[in-house]
Amino acid sequence: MPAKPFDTFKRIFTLVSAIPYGRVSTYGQIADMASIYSARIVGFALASLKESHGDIPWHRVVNINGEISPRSLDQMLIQKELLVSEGIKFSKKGRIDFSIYGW
DNA sequence: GGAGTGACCTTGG
DNA sequence: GCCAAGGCCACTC
Repeated sequence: MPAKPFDTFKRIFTLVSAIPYGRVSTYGQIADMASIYSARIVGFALASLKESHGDIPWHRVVNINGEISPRSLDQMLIQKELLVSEGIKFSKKGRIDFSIYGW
């Protein structure tokens, strides 16, 4: 695939931006669609995401368990708040049902 | 150019 | 079903 490392982030951002409203995706799924070799890169890309990229719904990306990655407590709460505001319901254990909300 | 780091995934107990 | 450990690759310093 392209030798430009920057395209990796760009592809990730493009895919994340393509997630429909009220749907969620996983790091692994994003990584697979973006032809990334490791899901960690997706997490790293989102970690590098800045507030200036307000158009990117980073909160719609969760781990394979359907749960929010506890990068920081504040971000986790914000992410959950945003997902709930989009109509996404969490299970009793704080997980998202991918059979319903999966991309 | 090498070492450290990270918002993960998979496997085994 | 849950918890712990290893391995993966790209980015930053």
